[in-house]
Amino acid sequence: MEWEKGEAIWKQIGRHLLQDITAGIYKPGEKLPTENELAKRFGVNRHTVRSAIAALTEDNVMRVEQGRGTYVQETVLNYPLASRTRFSQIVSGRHRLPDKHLIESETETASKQVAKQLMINRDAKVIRLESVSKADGISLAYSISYLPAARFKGIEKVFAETKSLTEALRQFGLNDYTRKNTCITAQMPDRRTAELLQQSKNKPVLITESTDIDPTGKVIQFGITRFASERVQLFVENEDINLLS
Amino acid sequence: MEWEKGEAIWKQIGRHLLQDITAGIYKPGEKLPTENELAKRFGVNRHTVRSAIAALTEDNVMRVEQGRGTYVQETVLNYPLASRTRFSQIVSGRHRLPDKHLIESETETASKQVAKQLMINRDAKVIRLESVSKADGISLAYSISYLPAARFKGIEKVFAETKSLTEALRQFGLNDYTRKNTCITAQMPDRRTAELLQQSKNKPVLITESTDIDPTGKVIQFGITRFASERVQLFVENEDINLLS
DNA sequence: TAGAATTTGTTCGTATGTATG
DNA sequence: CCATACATACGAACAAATTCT
Repeated sequence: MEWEKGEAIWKQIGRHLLQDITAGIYKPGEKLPTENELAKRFGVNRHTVRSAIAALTEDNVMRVEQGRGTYVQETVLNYPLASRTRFSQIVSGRHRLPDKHLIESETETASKQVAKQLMINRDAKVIRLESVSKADGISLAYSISYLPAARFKGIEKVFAETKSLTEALRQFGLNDYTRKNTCITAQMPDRRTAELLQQSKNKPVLITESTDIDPTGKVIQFGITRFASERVQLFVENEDINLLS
Repeated sequence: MEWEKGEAIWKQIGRHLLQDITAGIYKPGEKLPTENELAKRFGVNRHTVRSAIAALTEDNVMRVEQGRGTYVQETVLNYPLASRTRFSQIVSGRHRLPDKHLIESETETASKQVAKQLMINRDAKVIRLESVSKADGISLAYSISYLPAARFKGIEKVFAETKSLTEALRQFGLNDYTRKNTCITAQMPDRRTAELLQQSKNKPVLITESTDIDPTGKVIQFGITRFASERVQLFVENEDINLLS
């Protein structure tokens, strides 16, 4: 490797690595060669490579994990927690191909928690829908939805076909619904969740618990969604009521 | 142990355990005796104890971890992500004693990320404030705040005294400020973070990145806060614009 | 589960080139 | 020309985290 004079070697190395990434030689999430390997390949000291990596890390192009290696940063999906968040719109807005696949559905009696959230009786029936949301074939979220069976009997079939909760609800005469609130926690994934999200068992999942209401204010859905924390970040925009005061 | 007739024994055991917890015999986060131990103590079969535990788990009073044991569920603090969230108000509203302790402060040149968030030049100076928020002596959050040094020179001294960012800002003539947006991710804690949060290294932290603005819309603070995910959950209330339509 | 090997993180020291006054 | 400061580059050793055997 030969270096241009007048520009720091680490900057040239950084540009070289960036080109390799944009060219797809190193893909998002993939491991880069070790620092020693890169140093040997470029014929420079390890420190020099580290300078280049540090700059690219600062630019959020790559990510370094001690003891593991250096990885190409996955482009995270920014998931807004607004009142009308729709999965398919968010993903396709990023020019990515959305897919929400139903993996399980069951009609069962409501647990205490579900009954409370849906504001129905403890012994009422609910439909449980489990689905995995993907973008470009990469798992982003694993959702469990509960809907009152009395109102939405058979919705699992429509959901399985349309692969969209919004569309399924529309076919039940519900043209609009909004998010009422969202509660956010973080946990380590169990085995099943890690598998469904195609995620390391050592990385946490972001969990949201949320309820949706129809235009009359009636609760229509309670959902628990587990997001792959490597690939999704949640976003809250606080509307500026301040301008009025 | 003697049992009342007419009520299931597991319910009586459940009430007994609940009383022990509220009486403080078992404290939040503590490990309960093993199921076998409890069964012997109550003079019943292990399955009977398990029924009681299952009910209390459903009520979110305790939590069972396979292979580990049964633990008293930590009472989680519900942290609203509204535009005027103030730590001290949230905690004292729960009748808990808030404390926000400054652990480090430094004036430094802005990193690329900080400069972008604060909308200042890359070479401008910023004040970095690191603090740990506690309630009743229990760590809840570890925050790093960046403020433009040009506007808030010396604010670290005021903050150290008043232990409140709101109050410190007020002394700089800023009577009101609001949260603009919040970005939420989850990560495993590094050693320092785990220590500051008095948290297991194997449990994730909830991370929020947020910016605050003054009434004129100028960015005054960029903050990264790490919450102990065992003890805090975030909460978003979606105001119902729907009623208008 | 214990230890070796791998990989990144940190801190020394040394040397060179460049800009500034 | 000199003194100083700063960024760059290399080398060696050790610490810390992770993975593999």
